[in-house]
Formats: sequence, C-alpha cells, structure tokens
Amino acid sequence: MSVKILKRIEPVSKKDRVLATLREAIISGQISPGAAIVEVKVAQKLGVGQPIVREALIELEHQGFVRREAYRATYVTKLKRTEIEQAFRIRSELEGLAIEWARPRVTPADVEALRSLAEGMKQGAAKMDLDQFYENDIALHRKIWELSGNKYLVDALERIVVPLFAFFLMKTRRIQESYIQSAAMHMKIVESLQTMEPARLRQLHVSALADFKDQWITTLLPEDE
Amino acid sequence: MSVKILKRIEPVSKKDRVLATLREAIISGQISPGAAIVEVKVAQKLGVGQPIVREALIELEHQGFVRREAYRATYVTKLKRTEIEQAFRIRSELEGLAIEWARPRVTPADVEALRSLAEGMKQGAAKMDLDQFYENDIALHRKIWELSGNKYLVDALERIVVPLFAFFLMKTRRIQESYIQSAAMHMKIVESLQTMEPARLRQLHVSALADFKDQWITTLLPEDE
DNA sequence: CCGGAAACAATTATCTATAAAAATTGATCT
DNA sequence: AGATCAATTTTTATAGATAATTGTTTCCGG
Repeated sequence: MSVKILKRIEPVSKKDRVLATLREAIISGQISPGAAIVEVKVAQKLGVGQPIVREALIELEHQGFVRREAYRATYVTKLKRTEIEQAFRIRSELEGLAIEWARPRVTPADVEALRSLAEGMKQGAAKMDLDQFYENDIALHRKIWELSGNKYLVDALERIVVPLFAFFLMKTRRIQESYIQSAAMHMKIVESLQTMEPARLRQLHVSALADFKDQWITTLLPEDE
Repeated sequence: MSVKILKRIEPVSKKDRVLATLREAIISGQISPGAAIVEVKVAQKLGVGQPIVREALIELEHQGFVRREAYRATYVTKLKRTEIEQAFRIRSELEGLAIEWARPRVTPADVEALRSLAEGMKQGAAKMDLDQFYENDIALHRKIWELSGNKYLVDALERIVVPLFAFFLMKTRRIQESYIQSAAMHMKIVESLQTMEPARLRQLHVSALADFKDQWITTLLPEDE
C-alpha cells in the first residue's frame, strides 16, 4: 500500500495559530469553564487583530468549546449534568458504531499503532503523568474513529468527545488505580480488534464506556444549578 | 404543561441575515454545487462588509454547505459518491436512534404536529410543489430529532442531513408517484409513533430510509471522478 | 433613603483600507 | 516554438477604527 508522501504545504494562517492556542488553553485548563474570553484582550495579548480572534472563537463555538452571547461575551463551555449525560449517551452509540465498522478494516500495522498508544496510556498511568495519559487516550480513540472509514462519524465524535475530555480533564484527579485499570481496558480492546467479531466487539466497547462514564460522573458529581 | 411564552428578543445581526441568505441560495439551488463564492462580490451585492460574509462562510463550512480553500476561494459542496454513501450510512443509524429515543417521549400534541407536516408533504406531492414537499419533509425529520431529547444528536443530524437535502434538492426531479409514496411512508411512521414499540419502530424507520436512499442514488447516479 | 433616568464603561459588531498569497498573463530568452 | 520568470490581477487574510448594544454606576428628585 503506497502512501502519498508529499502533501501540499499549506501556509499556516494566523487564525489557525490563534485557534490552536485558544483550544490548547481550554483543553489544558488554563482557562477554566465558565470563564469569559474577551476578543480585544486576547487580540492584544497575542498581537493580532480582533477579527482573527473573533473568527477563531466562531470556530471554537462550532467545536463545542465555547458559547458566544451576542454583544456580551464568549464563555468557555460549562456542561450541566444533563448535558453530560446526553453527550455520553450519544457518544457510546457512536463509538460503538465506529469500532464495529473499524473491525473489518484494521490492518496489523493499525493494531501496532493502537497498541503503542495504549502502551503510552499505561506508562502515563504508571508515572501519574496525566498529560501523557490523556494525550494517548484521545489519540487512541481518534485512531479508531478514523479506522471506521466514515468521515461524518469522525466529525460528530470529534465535536462531542473532545470537549467532553476538555471539560473533565482539569477537574479529574482520580486515584492511580483507576488510571491503570483504564489503560488495561483500552489495551484489551485493542487486542480484541483482530480477533473478536464486530458485534461483540461493539458490546465490549460500549459497556467499557458505560463503566467509565459512571466512574467519572459519580466521582465528580457536578451539581445541577 | 406550561411553556415559557416570553423569550428574550435577540437582535438580528447582519451576519445572521447574510448567513441565512447564502444558506437559502445554496439550498434552493440558486448557487449550484461546485460554484465558487467570492467574498467581496457577495459583500458588495448584499451591501455589507467583507468580514461579515467571511464569518458567514466559516459557519457554512461547519454546517457542511461549502468548502473553503485558503487564499483561493470558497466552493459550494459537491458530494462524491462515496461521501454520499457514508453520509447515508451514518444518517440511517442516527435517525434510527432519534426515533427510538423519541418514542417514549411523544405527546398527542406532538403527533398532531407531525401529522400536519406529513399532510403538507402529501399536498406538496399532489400539486407537485417540490418546495412545499421538501420544506415539510425536513421539518418533519427535524421535529423527530428534537423529540429524541438529545441536542448532540440533533446537532449531528443537522450537519449531515441538511446538506444532503441541499445537494439533492436541485438535481432531483422524480416522478410524481415516488413523492406520493414517500409522503405516505412518512405518514405511516408518524402514526406508528404512538403505538409501535421503540425497537421495531427503529427498524421500520431505518428500512424506509434505506429504500429511499437506493431510489435516490440510483435515480441520480452521480459518477465518481 | 429609595427609585429611576441618564451618562458611562465594557464589549461585541461592522466597515474600510491594506497586506499577503495565488492564479494568470505576457514578455523575454533560448 | 517553448519554457521560464516577472508583472498584473484576483482573491483571501489581517488590521485599525467606528458603531451598536448591553450592563453599571451615578446623580437627581421625591
């Protein structure tokens, strides 16, 4: 299987850089949920014009990271309990679909790549390096999504799951044991990708997600308002 | 069941108007797939500044209606065969989910509203008024999505299905019989919403969609390129 | 001391103008 | 005649300034 090596070199626009910067700041928790983002201030701080920041915020809104209120401000998404439950419900359906569709398409090389990501999670858990842990975690999921071969599915998952991660990331400090467990579970799923039949694989994945969700939600217990 | 009557009156921003105008132009086929949209020209024609048009286009890109190429132009989405198939595949899963989740939540009032939309489709088919037909068609689906009670699901469907409709709308001129059939099928599903058990309802809906898809795709036969 | 209107401050929304990148054209050299 | 490079044109990208909207504070009259 030959791959295109030379891809077109796109110029990196300032907007993309601003977008990436803000996204990173939100995901890493430098800006906490509920906090207001002011266009002009950000523009000054980053040394760019207001319209660019504005455009970046519009994109972030579509990606689910912020909520923009006309003539008022832009706020980092703060998920309510019901929203989290809705997101998890649709997530587990979509992830189930993704892995079922991925199953007949995975190559040994893919499994190898996934294994190394799961390994990264394991190491992150061992060292309690949460950045490493989550980075590999999300990368592993994303890889599975892409293996489904359906770009609309990837899109939808991206929009739902990534903000979910972002929202929990900064709040969650679970005990080490649970990270190790989670890494092991991911590894198990990766290993099953070559052998298990699609429908059962889907069940396994969905139930793993359900456990995970319960653990997360009950650990944090975000109150309704 | 009391409803909030007085909602906040949001000011209609020019951007939203531009957005709506462009969206309408695309959906109604005034701008055909593959055509280029030039920011400044649109801005002049509509009597607004370029940045506004730009922002509107960014949103339209997220909604799947256009594709923006950096420093080059913005093009109205032209779906390839494989993309259409992917979109349909995920669509039928999501719509199935939506109707299953909607089933236990529908009230008689909802059914009444849905019935009148299906009736609108039927009338549109009878008069061969395609605008009326599709308007009611999409409204009916959207209503079911909303009844699912999951806003992330609604979002995903919105992004996948609406551009699909937009893409087909201008190309499709089927024979009257098929419109009448389609309207009848929708009516049947609406009637089943009160009585049929969720899982079977889902099957019915999914298989109806599958028929529909085959008919659409084979009628049009968009070649690969 | 309280209520309300008006000035004020903060912020987004929008416009015009300029810069940067890409595509096109045309001229020049071989 | 063909290819290459530069000038030109077209289009998007970005900046700075101004307008519109909202929330807040202050001041005046009761």
